[in-house]
Amino acid sequence: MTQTLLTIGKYAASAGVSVETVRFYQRKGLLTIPAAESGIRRYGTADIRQLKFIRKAQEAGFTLSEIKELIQLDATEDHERAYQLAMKRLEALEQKIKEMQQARDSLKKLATDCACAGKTKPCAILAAFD
Amino acid sequence: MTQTLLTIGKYAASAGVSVETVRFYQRKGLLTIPAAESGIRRYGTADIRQLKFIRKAQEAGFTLSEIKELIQLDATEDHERAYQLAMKRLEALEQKIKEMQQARDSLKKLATDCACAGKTKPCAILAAFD
DNA sequence: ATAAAGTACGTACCAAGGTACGGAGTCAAG
DNA sequence: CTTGACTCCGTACCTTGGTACGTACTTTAT
Repeated sequence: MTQTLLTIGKYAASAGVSVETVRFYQRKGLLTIPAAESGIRRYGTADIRQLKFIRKAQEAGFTLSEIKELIQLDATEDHERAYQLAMKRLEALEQKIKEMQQARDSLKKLATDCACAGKTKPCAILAAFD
Repeated sequence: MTQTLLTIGKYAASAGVSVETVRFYQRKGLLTIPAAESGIRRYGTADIRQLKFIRKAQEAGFTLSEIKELIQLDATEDHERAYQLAMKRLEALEQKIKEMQQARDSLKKLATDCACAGKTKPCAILAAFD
């Protein structure tokens, strides 16, 4: 069982984040800090898995504090709560998507209304907000 | 020409923002600061129009710094640039919407995969990120 | 005329998710 | 055995869009 033992630089690189980001996650309690032998910490497969978990959960739209909770649930195996969190995040995502679609539609309408050939005096884009 | 001359409180309320927000916009250069007579500033129809412009542009997804630029364009009547800004914002919106839809879909899949009755040992939501 | 309400201004603080910096220690290569 | 690259740690700073607070002044209502 020869573990992959990386220094923080390689470790961060393995997940495509910066060293500072790793340290930030550690401070936030999202990553456990391995014990150091003579001052330099080494990171193994479990650490890599955990860091990748964070990144993937982030891609799925979870905030860092939600991810922190998910990690804790992972330990206690509280499925119910994990499901709740996922649903809550899902709703928030749906809501945000709707808002952005509205913003997009109103902007699109403006752009076509304008048909800004540069001729007409009052620009629709600018005028539309008046 | 009896102008509507509001104090900052009524002015802010007329656009549904707080006094602090008005002052924040002033500091950011998004709102011009009217001259004060004996220490108290008064806000007229032009100011109201400008504040409402900001809010509407914000709803359309523009950032405050983009709005600042739009306001300046409003003065110079640079249609071209306004159109560019609108298009740039539109693209950014489309992009963001796509990302969020992906996040939503992957999360949705997780939630159904899980069907978390609390029975199966490894919770799909938690496992999926591993 | 005096108290309450509102205003002006500067400054500090908030969430989120990091980024940057400086000093001290450590490790590997030449 | 020294130089350079890397690490550890704390702290400060960044962006975006505001919010909150304290002090001094003015205006309004009673």
